[in-house]
This record gives sequence, structure tokens and C-alpha cells, in this order.
Amino acid sequence: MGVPDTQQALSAFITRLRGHSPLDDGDCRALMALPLREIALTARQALVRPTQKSTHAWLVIEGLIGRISQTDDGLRQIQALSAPGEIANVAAMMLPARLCGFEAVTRSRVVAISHDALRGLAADHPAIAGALMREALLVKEILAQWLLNIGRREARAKVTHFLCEMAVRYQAANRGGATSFVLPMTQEQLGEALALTPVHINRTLKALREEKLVEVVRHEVRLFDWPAVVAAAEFDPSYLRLAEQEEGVARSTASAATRIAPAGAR
Amino acid sequence: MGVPDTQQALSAFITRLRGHSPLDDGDCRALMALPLREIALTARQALVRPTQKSTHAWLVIEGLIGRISQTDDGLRQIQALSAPGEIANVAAMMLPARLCGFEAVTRSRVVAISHDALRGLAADHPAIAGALMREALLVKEILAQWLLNIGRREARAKVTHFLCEMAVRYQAANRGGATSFVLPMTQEQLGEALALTPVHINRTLKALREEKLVEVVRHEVRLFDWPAVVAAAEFDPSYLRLAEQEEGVARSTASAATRIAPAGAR
DNA sequence: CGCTCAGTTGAGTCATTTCAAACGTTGTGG
DNA sequence: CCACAACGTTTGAAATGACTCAACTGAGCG
Repeated sequence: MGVPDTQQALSAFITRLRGHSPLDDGDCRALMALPLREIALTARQALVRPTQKSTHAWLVIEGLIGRISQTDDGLRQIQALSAPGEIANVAAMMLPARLCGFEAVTRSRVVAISHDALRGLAADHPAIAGALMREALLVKEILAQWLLNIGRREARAKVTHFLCEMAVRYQAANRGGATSFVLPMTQEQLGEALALTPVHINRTLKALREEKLVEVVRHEVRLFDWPAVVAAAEFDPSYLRLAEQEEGVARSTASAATRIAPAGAR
Repeated sequence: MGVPDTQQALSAFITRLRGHSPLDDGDCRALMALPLREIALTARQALVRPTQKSTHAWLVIEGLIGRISQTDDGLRQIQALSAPGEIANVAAMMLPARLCGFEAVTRSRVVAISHDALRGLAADHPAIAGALMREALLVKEILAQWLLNIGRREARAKVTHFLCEMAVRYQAANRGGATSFVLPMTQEQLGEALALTPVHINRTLKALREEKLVEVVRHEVRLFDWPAVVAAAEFDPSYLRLAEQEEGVARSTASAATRIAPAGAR
């Protein structure tokens, strides 16, 4: 395996785009030809602060990039996360974000891609324009699910739903093992994503561990019983739009969730 | 005044688009030429159910259209609202929504515009393509603020923030009086938007009334003290992207919020 | 005039937060 | 290699914001 490199992340990203948008060889070559200057970030390092204007999107090579907003009294809310093979702040190329910043959740490596470069690419390749657009809207769909999750579920379901989502996303980027994956967030940051206090995150994880559903040890998530976790989370992965080109067959919640489960996770 | 009509709503929508996107006369004429067959909806009538595929966007003439998701045990979350002069379900023309439905919050009138028609318009008029795109992303920005609001603020701030946002949006569509506007939602629906129980919405509104900050009587919202309400809500309207073409001057939270206040609201 | 739906209120309960302290791990410099 | 500092995790006890349940009131409509 070795250290994940930029090419690997870029091709994971292209695979991701192809999950929802048709791209021909020319489009892919154009994407692969993007200049890749890598940037290393320390944990919690800001890429853009809430009021600043951003000029770049960031392809995540390693680590986790978060989109963050906060209330006046300093309560932070992580609104979105970008895992390796995903791109943060694409939407800003069309409509710059206000009142939100981006920062590395953990020590990370990213490739900065200027919005100008993306706009140029989009101008030359209509299919890429569409793909980036859909990518931005996909982030919106995820956000919408987070709203339901944060607004309407209790802690146990919030946490399991989040873990299910991340499991599927990490697996899609080839960063997930059969029954486990590395989620480089502290419990405090989990709380910032799920709108819970770190203390309550801790207690909830403890309860899940005791139930033998999930274990999180040293940022390594282990899903002991995927179907049971999916049930606890009411998780239906269809909003993630992975593993399907266009509207496919209608499928039941359970079957879809089970299908995407890591092989051997039973 | 009289009964608001479709032309009025359509031109409000165009004004709205022009708030974030440059449109020339040809673009506007193309938009004005859209076929407008009006549909009447009863309160709570569904436009698309959560699993169905949608084929239309809806320009709201009168009433309120909500995007809704729900948990398996029936807890509902309103993820977005479209007021008169706004358009619901634009994003689906690029990426169809999963797991969410659309329905009329109150008795409403809308104009259905097929995604095909919108795509055609976008193909012929690049500026319209961009404007619709930005409109979809603007919905995403609002969603992101709702996530912060629902996740991180307590009831009093949730409610006031929501009312501030709606006040600004209604005013932008010329549906807001100086110090009041009509918000056709029940307290139960307010709860569904803000992730609170109707009972708690009721108590929160009562407290705000007693504080002489806000009054909601028979769906009519009266903001007694705009600056105080803005302060209670920590409301900064810049995410709504109204009243500015492109990145203008930097401005302070307070001044921006005050500026947008209805004239005479002191 | 009675029916239905929305708003209002009270009392008790529960999930989550707050505050505070202890513990474990990791990395660093002496 | 050890000591220490910094950080993250774990736990307990008390406080609280929001929920539940249940009843009552008021407004709109046929």
C-alpha cells in the first residue's frame, strides 16, 4: 500500500464524479492533467476563515477537511466533511460561501485547485462543468440528510448514522477495510459535526461499544454488525449517489444498505 | 395590490436571480416567456413524495412550499422553504433529490416548470444556466445556516433567527410590510422546520411576546424591535445574497442586518 | 350550532448539558 | 530513556432545556 499519493486521490475523485456524471476519456485526461501542488496542513489549521473569500477548492489526499460555521458565542458546527478522494469547496467556484470557513480537521494533505482553473476546465469540457455542478449539489444532499439527522434523531442514531455515512464514503474512496476504517476525528470534533457535547459523544460511543455494535478505538472505527448498525441509524445510503450511474432500479432501504456493506461485514 | 398574480411572482423571481447573477434583456424575455399553468394546492398537499422522482420545479405564486424529509418513526423535518417569488426544486434539474419530498405547507398556488423546459432554457442561454445554478447553491447556503441554527442554538434564538430570515426573504419578494409580514405556517410546522415540538414553539413565542420582541398572531408576524431581534438571533443576512450583485464592500454584521431592516422598523 | 383544527397551558419526565476531576497516550526535550 | 507537557478520553453528579402527555380554549367552517 504505502503512503497514499496525489494521483491515487485524483483518480478516486474521477471515479467519484463518474458515479453521477458521464465523463469521456478526454474529460478524464483533462482532469488528470491538473497541476498538483500538494499542501500539508496541521490539525485544525484554517484554509479560509469564515469571512474571507476563498479562491481555491481542495482535493483531499489524506486527512479530513471540514466546512465550519459558528455562533457568536463560539459554538462550532461542522457542516460538511471532505474525505480523501473528495473535493472541498467546489460550490464556491459558482457561488462563494459566506459565514463559513474551511479547516483541516486532522493533519492533512490536500491539493489546492484554483476556482479559475476549474472554471477554465468547465468552459472547455461541458461534461466536467456538469460533473462539478452535480458534485456540489451532492454535497447539498448530504447536508440535507445531516439536517434531518441533527434535528430529528437522538444521540445513538445520530452517531451511528454518521458512522454509516462515513463508512460508505471511505469505502468508495478505497480507504475502508472490510469491517473498519480510520476516521481521524477527535470526540470533540464528532460533537461539532453532530451537534452534541464531547461528553455525550463519549457516553454514546461507550453504550454502542457495550451493545457490541460499534467500537471506536484510537480513531479506528470498527463496525461489528453492519445490518444492526444500519437499523439503529435508519441509514439509507441512496442519497450518497455512489455505485449508480443514473436512476437505476428501485430498491428497498434494507437491501441497498446491505449491498453497500463492506464485503464480509455480515 | 389585489390578488398576487403569476406575472408578479415571475418578475420577483427574475429580480431575485439578478441579485446574484447578471441577466441581459434577452435572458429575461426568455424567462418571462415561460408557459405559466397555475396549480392550486391545499394545505399539506404533496407535490412529490419522498421516494418519487420529480420532473418539475415550482415557482411559488402564493403560499409556501416545503422540502421535507422524515425519520422512520415519522418525525418530520422541513429542510427548506420556498416563499412567493422563489422556486422550489431547481437543483433536481441537475441532480434529482432522494429521500425528500415536496409539499405545500399551506394553501398555495404554484406554477410547475418542467426540468426539461429549464434545461432547454439553460442550453440556449448560458447566463440562465448560471443563474439557476447559483439559485440552487443559494438554497444550499441557506440549508447550511439552518444546520447551524438547528444544531447549535437554543429555542429562542432558533425561532428569532428563522423569523429574521423569513422577514428578509418576504421583503425581497415585496410581500413584507414595514414591521410585519404574513407567514402562513402553523406552530406545528414551525416546529418541523426548527426541530422543536409544537408545544415548545408555542412557549417560545409566548416568551418573545412577553419580551415585546416579536408577536405572531394568526400567521401574521410582527417584529417590534428589529435590532433587538437580530441580536437575539445572531442574525447576519449576508448568506441570503440579496441586495448585492457581486462581492461588494466588506461590512459589519450589525450594519448589514440593520440596513436590510424594513424601513421604519427602527 | 356543532365539528374540526390550531393554539394554549400545566405537571412530570427525560435526554443532553454543564462542571469538575481523573486518567491515558503521545510527543518532546533534557 | 525518563519526565513532563499537552491533549484526548473517561467518569460522576447536578442542572436544565426541551419533550411528553393530557386537558382545555378559541377560531373558522359548513
